[in-house]
Amino acid sequence: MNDAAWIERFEGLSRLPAAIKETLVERSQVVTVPSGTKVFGPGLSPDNLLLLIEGTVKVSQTSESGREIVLYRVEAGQSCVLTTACLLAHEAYAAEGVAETDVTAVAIPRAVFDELVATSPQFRTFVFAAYARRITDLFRVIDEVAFGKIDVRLADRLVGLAGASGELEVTHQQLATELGTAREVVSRQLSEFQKRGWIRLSRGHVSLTDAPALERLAASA
Amino acid sequence: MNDAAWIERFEGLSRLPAAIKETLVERSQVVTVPSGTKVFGPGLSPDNLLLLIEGTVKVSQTSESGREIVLYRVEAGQSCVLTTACLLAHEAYAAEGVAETDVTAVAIPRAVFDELVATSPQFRTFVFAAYARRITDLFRVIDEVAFGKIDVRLADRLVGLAGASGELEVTHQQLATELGTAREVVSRQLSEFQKRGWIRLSRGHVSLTDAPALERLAASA
DNA sequence: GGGCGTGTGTGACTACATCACCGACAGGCG
DNA sequence: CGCCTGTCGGTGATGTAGTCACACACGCCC
Repeated sequence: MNDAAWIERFEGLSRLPAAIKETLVERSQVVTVPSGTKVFGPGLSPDNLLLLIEGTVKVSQTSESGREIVLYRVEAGQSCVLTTACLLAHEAYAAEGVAETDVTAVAIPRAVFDELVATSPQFRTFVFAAYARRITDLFRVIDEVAFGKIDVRLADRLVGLAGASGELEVTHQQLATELGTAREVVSRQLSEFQKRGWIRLSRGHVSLTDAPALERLAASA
Repeated sequence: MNDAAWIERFEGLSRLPAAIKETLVERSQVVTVPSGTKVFGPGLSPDNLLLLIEGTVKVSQTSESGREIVLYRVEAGQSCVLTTACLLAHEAYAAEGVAETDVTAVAIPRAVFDELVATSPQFRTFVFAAYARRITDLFRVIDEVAFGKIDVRLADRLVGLAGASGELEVTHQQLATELGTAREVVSRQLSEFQKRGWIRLSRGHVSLTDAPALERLAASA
């Protein structure tokens, strides 16, 4: 079988010189973890850089008070780079990453990561580009939390989380966590959306019946 | 004169091998910019990594709606690393950096930065440690904005911004920007602090008269 | 002294968060 | 089957923060 196939799925890695690709393929491992696994977090510092081949990892932060907010998601074709700073700087993150689906990923050991950063300009570009992306994600979160209205933010999440099917299995509490707000707020807002005929609610389930309307609201930042 | 003296002020750089230090000193420039200068921002992407020798740079973000929030400060002995991701990835940040005081800094050109990342493990550690630090700063901001009470946050800022003198020259609007909130909220909260005898207010000026009380409030996160 | 720009104070209102509940539903089990 | 239990969702009351629309105060410059 072709172990090297995964590398082509990463924009930014596919253009690496063949020799580097070989190093990468030889010295890294493909791992799979089931949905719900804690990939990293306080007290679980990763020894590897993960490149996701399949599935998504949800990265969230829990405050002292126990409330939680989703920071960003790592999707297939992306990497958990922010952990590398911790990885190399030996600092602990407050954030934690949980596999949201079954996940297949490539694990690049710390030493290999370090070596590749040293030897390959393209790999460096890949790493820093990934950083730039995550950091702008964080900036967006700050902006939304500080200045965004929740009806807009909620509509945005609903559209973002629902597949093309327009169906999603989430509790109100989970949606509240997405936005870093309280369940009651989400419940009331969902009722409002339902009253407008944009969604249909049932226990642990939301159906988008008028996605365009939600998108319009989401866009009216 | 000893151009290399600055390098010893950066924990993490002082331990670089002599040869690397020389490269750094030879190929970078010491620059000074006056207070108020926009160091980087939308439409002003930096070509250099800045290491601050003297002064502070305030990094803030302005939302579409025109509201602003301070993300973090770069102090003497620290570097503007987050811009390097942009620097190498050629991505534009939404954030902007403004010199808060007259600033003296070392400007390391992109090419030199890249080269040092490639050749020096210590420099890599320095860079990634700086990243880790900034990112945890951002996590803290998100946590505070999402879950923090403003009285606590305001008390924290007052203590943080005031020197040992306990005097600071700021308008209520500037404090509001620090926290990403509205001026009125700050004005009312300051009045409250004054009523409790913790501070004294005058136009464009705040005196901390009971810093310990503010610290206690700030700590009751 | 009369304008003028900036900074601050205030009241009324809306939005969101918090608190304290209660009822509704599903799954397991006697 | 009916009961128990844990999770999920609905609701009202209350508190805190953000918004809007002003009015006033101070300092500065003619």
